[in-house]
Amino acid sequence: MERIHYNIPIEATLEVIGGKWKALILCHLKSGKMRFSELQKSIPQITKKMLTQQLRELESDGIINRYVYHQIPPKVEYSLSDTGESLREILDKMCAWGENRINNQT
Amino acid sequence: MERIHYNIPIEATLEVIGGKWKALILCHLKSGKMRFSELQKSIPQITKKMLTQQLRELESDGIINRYVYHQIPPKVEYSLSDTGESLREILDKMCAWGENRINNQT
DNA sequence: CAGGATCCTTTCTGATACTG
DNA sequence: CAGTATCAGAAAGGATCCTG
Repeated sequence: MERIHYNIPIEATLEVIGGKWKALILCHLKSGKMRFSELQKSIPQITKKMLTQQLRELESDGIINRYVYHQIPPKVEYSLSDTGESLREILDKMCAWGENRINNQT
Repeated sequence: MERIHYNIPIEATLEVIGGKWKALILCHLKSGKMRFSELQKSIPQITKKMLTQQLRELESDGIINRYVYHQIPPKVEYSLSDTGESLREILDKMCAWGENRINNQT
């Protein structure tokens, strides 16, 4: 296994939650498990393809869990893993900061 | 002035510090003002062009200040603005999380 | 419902050369 | 030193169609 070198630790964080969608997805999952279609509704700008892709990456980075109910029609639920939970504080603060910025806009 | 609508406040945050470079740049500026060339040295993967572009955007979003010393050769210093300072907690936590992740890697 | 596959467009990034 | 300008390639994103 190759050990990646980072000049500064935030790079390791950005590798996991960086990009256009990941923090947003995680922010929605903060409130509990969600189905694929619920995520889609909550983030109308994202396409299925992108959502699938981002969820796969988050899963393989160990940030979220994926539960598949083997039924027809299929049902898949996503939720924060323990590692994902450890991001909660950051996500909360990012949300709070954004809220503040929106309200203080002139 | 158009008021942008966000489905969830973190979008406003991501608009400002999202992307590949911005959080990283801000993380470096946490420790104090830096010159353009110092930033370049600290973030060797970024090109001049990208650095310039990202700094311009951060400036126009009111996150950083840009001081130009009118001398030859030129000298330009960047630092967190007050608004930028309000991101410090988030940046610190992102760094801490990354550090943790690096150390807990098997 | 939750996707996978394909094709296509757009945006982002980087390399290089040049400038006040 | 701190940029700009130009060009080309890579990556991201979207539309559409298909499937268990």
